[in-house]
Amino acid sequence: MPELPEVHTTVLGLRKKIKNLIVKDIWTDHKKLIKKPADFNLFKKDIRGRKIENIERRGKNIIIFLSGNKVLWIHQKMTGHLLVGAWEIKSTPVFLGKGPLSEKINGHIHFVVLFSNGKMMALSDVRKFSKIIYSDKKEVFGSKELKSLGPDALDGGMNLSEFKNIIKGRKKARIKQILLNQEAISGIGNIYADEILWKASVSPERPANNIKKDEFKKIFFFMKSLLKTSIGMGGDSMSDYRNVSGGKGAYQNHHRVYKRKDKPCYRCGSKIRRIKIGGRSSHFCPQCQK
DNA sequence: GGCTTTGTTTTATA
DNA sequence: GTATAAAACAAAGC
Repeated sequence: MPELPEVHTTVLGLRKKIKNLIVKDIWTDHKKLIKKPADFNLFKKDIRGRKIENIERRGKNIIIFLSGNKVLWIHQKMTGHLLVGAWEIKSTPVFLGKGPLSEKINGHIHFVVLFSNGKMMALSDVRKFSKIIYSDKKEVFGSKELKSLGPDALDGGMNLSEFKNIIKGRKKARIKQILLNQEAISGIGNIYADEILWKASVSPERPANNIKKDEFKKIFFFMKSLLKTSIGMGGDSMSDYRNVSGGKGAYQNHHRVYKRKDKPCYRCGSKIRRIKIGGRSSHFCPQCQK
């Protein structure tokens, strides 16, 4: 579940490893991942020879800038993650046959970008929910999805009162759902939403118009600190997430509530409960989260 | 083989 | 139109 800290870690890794490289070719065995352009051969033709100029994060989205104002936009959704390596290629010209790589990195590589220096960036995704779009910079940033993203959870420009206004503007919705709503605040997913609310001692079911001043403060503060802490640990690899070198993050070892149903609360010892909010599993302590 | 999983989009409802 | 909830969708592991 790549959320803000995982996507952030990936972006830092990509900057280190693929910035300034020239695209030589691309490969896929699952064209459904690629939402644009519709024609894979066009995609291939157009991206060949372009240089990776920079990589940025927008919420949970990875934006790779290429020369000539082109952009490769990747959303890893649930189980996607990007790997960078110099694996051996089966055959040249590249990407003939079933898969592009002679050694098996893992069984779930569905998209590969090969660079002129022999390195590769591979998208691994068991569930194949990831989304890839290749288009003009203007079109990508003009898209509804990116334009309607709320301020980044780690946006230094967002102060407490702005945060409060965003939440309060959604009156009746439950706080957990607002934290998960990318149009309100961007970057938070199911794991961090549960963890932030536990830290703040606020129930995930609490309606937005019922949250007190000091609780806003706590949610705001712990949102920032938890996300930063996780970035410092290289993200959360409880599920499929890996960094670009294939290594695990460590945040999964520090969960206070997520996936801890019926285990004792670290604060008060009560049993952690799991309920569904908006169809998502939500973990919380019924005793000390009010 | 039905249930679960998440992030996002789409549809329905008040 | 707005706010919110529910359902749908992507695919595969168990």
